[in-house]
Amino acid sequence: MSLTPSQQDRQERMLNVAAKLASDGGFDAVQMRTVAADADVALGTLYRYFPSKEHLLVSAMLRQIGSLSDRLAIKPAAGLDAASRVSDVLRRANSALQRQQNFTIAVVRALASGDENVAPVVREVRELMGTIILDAMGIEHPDERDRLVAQILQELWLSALVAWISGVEPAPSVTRKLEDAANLLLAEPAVSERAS
Amino acid sequence: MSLTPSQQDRQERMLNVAAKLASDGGFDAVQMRTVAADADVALGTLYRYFPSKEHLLVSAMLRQIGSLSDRLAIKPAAGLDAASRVSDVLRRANSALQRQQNFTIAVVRALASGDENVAPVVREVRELMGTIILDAMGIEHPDERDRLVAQILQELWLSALVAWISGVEPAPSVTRKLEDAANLLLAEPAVSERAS
DNA sequence: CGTAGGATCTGACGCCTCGTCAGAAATTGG
DNA sequence: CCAATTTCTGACGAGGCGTCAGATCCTACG
Repeated sequence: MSLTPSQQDRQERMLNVAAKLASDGGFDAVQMRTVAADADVALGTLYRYFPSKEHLLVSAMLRQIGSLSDRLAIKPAAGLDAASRVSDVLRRANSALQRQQNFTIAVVRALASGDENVAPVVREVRELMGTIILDAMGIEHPDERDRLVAQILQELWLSALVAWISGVEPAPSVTRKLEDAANLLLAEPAVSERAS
Repeated sequence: MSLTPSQQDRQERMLNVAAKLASDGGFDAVQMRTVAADADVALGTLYRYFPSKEHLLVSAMLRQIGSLSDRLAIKPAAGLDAASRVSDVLRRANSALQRQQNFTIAVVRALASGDENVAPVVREVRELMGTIILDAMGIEHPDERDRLVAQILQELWLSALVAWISGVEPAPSVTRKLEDAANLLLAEPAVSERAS
């Protein structure tokens, strides 16, 4: 079930091409035939690895987030308190995406496709991002509330992307709003609190 | 620029048919030709009113939220504190949508299409929902923080819909999570607090 | 080293939809 | 009753997804 090196290679190529095409022209520019051709792979092979276009794009997103996660493992988020660390992480996550609006448009469209076959991959994306945020919060033994906050921030992140690519809000505004939310949710309770 | 009665009628018919078709078979079932035919309208007329399929579906959503808003004006959200009132409103908003999963799938797909021409309508949907939530919070003179909280909840609502239709989470789980978020964000500060 | 079984390639097929437009007919309002 | 819109009829243009059969190539294993 594991992939041989040459298969890993193929998969990489397909994902790279998909990302490249998406960056250039968004969802519609990612044509399965073109992906296959540019990745030097037969159309059938492409479909063997990624059963649908949505699947392919969400996988590309997953890889992107995975790479962010890797980079964070090396160089963790900077900041003295949880709020600023989380803001930092979100900023990093978004800056890459904002530089490639078309890629983001394509991916978000795939994420929101509602195709049940992609659900597992979508779930992976969300969980990974949730973990990244939870890590950035820097809590050793997170309780229920901490997990909830991390999830909320992850949801907000996704929703912010949607708002941005919908043209509802410009990128800077989205970034700022995420920071505000992080501050609100992660405000250092002034030493005494949480004693209910 | 305003619509004659017969035009209002047409528009209603088109939106009704679109909603019906979406409820039955989701995004793909809403075929512009079918909508036109079922609404007893020419294809060209449909496009005159709604420049694209996404536009049509988001408009249908806007109408749905509008109707929720109207109902809330008559019978406001019940609950003693802001958190429970907001939970109530969100529950009401979702129960309708959860009864028509396919409709929601179609609409969310349109909301996340990234088509810049629909942006204005998407913005209307978000703003209306934001207002509804802010109203439910029941604050006479909302300050910046209150507005932010309302916006966050609105974002979470949308994101929850996406999570649900993506099959990432089942409906009850989504509802519960929204309640948790509302409680977290609107927790009655135990009389003394907010004195920083 | 030879071979069986799976992976990949070639090339073509089937199927469906969105959005546009010109010209005729009907509606509306003055 | 006429002029200006709106709507209708009917057809056009353009494109893309996903599938499959049969040939070929690799890889792993005996």
